[in-house]
Amino acid sequence: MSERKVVTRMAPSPTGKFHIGSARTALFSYLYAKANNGKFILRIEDTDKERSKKEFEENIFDSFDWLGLKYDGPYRQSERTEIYKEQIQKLLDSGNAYISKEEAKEEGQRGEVIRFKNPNTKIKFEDKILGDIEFETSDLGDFVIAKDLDTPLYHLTVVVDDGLMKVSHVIRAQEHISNTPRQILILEALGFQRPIYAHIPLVLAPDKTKMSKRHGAVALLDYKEAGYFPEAIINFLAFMGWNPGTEQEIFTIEELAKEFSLEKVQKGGAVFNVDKLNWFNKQYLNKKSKEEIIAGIKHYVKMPEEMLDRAWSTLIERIHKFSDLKDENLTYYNSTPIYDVKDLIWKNSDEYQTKTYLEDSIKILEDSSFSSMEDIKNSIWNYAEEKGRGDVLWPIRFALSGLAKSPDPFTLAFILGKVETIERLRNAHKKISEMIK
RNA sequence: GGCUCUAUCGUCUAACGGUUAGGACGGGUCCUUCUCAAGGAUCAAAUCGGAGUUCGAUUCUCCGUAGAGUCACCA
Repeated sequence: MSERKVVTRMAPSPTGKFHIGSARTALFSYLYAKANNGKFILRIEDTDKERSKKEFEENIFDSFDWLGLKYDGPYRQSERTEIYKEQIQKLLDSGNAYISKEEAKEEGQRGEVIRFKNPNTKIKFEDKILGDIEFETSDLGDFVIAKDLDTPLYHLTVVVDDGLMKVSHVIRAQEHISNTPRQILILEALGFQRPIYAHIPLVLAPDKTKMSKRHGAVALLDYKEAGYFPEAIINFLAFMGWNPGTEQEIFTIEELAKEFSLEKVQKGGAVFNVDKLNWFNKQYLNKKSKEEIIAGIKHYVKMPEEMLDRAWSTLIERIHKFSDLKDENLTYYNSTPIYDVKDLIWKNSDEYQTKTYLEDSIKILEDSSFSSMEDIKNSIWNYAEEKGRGDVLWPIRFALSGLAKSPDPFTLAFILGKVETIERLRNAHKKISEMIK
C-alpha cells in the first residue's frame, strides 16, 4: 500500500496571474514530494480556451522559477486532447457516461453534451489533513464532463491526468474539497487507483475570507516586485498552516523539505499577515552579502557608487524590504538639505550657543579623519560630552540631513564624506549667523 | 438555502487526557540614545458556549453558536 512512489502535482489554470495562495499550495506539494523522495509535476490546466492566456502561463512559469521550485513537465492539457477523447469514449462505451440532448439556455451552450451517469452512492474518503469525509453523490446529479469528445472539462481531465501520471497524493486547496466526490466517481469508472487526498487550508485575508484582488496584492510576483526575497516568501508561506513543532522559525527550503509532513498541517485557514512576512524578509535581508544588498538598493535609490559603498548598511537598517526605500526621505544624500534655521537649535539651546558649537565642530571635523564612522565619532565625542550631547550633536545632524529623523550625525558625516559634510556645516553656520544679526 | 469543513492571545501557532496554556509577529513599558531605526530587558494578551465521558478535559463525544468553502456546458 505504501509502496507507491510519491508523485505530487500542482495544476494551475492560466486564467490569471499566479496567486500567492496557489504558491503556498504548490510549495506544500513540492515539499511533500521532496520530503518523500518523490516527483513533483507542474500541469497547466488550460482546457478553457476562452479564458486561458499565454501570458498567464508565462506568469506561472516565472513564479515557479522565482521561487526556485523545480518541477517535472510542464504538461499542458490543451496538448492532450486525444488522451481525454479516448477516456471519454471508454466512459461512453461502458455506460458510465452518455450523450445528453439539452436545451441551450445561454449563448455558447451546446445542444449536446456528455454527462457522467451518477450512480448515486455514498463516497467516503480519508483526507490526510481533514480526516474522514463523506458525501452523498445523489445531489450532484449527472454532471457534465465534456462538451464533446474533443472538448473535455475539468473534472474529467484532472482525473485522467492524475491517473495516467500516477499522482499518488493530490495536495490542493480546501476549496476543491467538494470536487472530490465527483472526481472519485469518474476515477472509479475509469479504473484508476485512488490517490491520497490532502486538502490544505485556505490563505485568508484579514477579514477571514478567501484572499482576492480586492484585498490587495495577491499575485505572487507582486511580492517579487515589492522587493521581497523568494526565501522569505517560502519561509513565510510554509509557516501559514504548517509548523515544525519546534521553536525554529527560519528555514531554508532544503530544511523545509526535510521537515515537512502533512500531519503537521493545520485544518483551519490562516490569515495572511504582512507584518510577519516583513519580519521574515528582514531576517533574510540581514543575512545578505554587501554585494547583494547594494544590488538591491540600486533599484530604488540613485547614489554615487562610492557613497553607496559607505551607505548600504545604514540604508537597510530602517527597512524590511528594498522597496521601502521609496518611502524613505533620502534626498539629503544627493542634494543640500533645505530647512528652517530655527530647527537647527536643540531643545534648551539657543542660536548663540548653536553658532558656537557649529564653529567648533567644523574646526574639529576639519582635522578629523573620515575613514570610518568611528573616527568621526571619536573626534567630536568629547566635545559633545562637555557641551551637552544634544546641543552639539543635534545641530550637526540637522545640518547634514535637514530632517528631524535620520541616522546619527557620525554615520551621516561618514556617508557624505568630508568635503560635503564641512560644506553643509558651514552653510548651517552661515544661516544661523545671519539669523543673529 | 443545500452540502462540506473549521474553531487556543489581534495574527501565525505549540501543548501522550494532568503545563503557572509555551513560542513568534504585532502592541505596551523600561534601558540605551541628539532624533529615527536597530539592540537589550520586561509586560499585557487566548482555550466560542452548553451538556456529557473521566479522578481530571484545550485535547474525546453530542448539541448549539460563529465563521469559511462550494454549489457552471470555469478551473
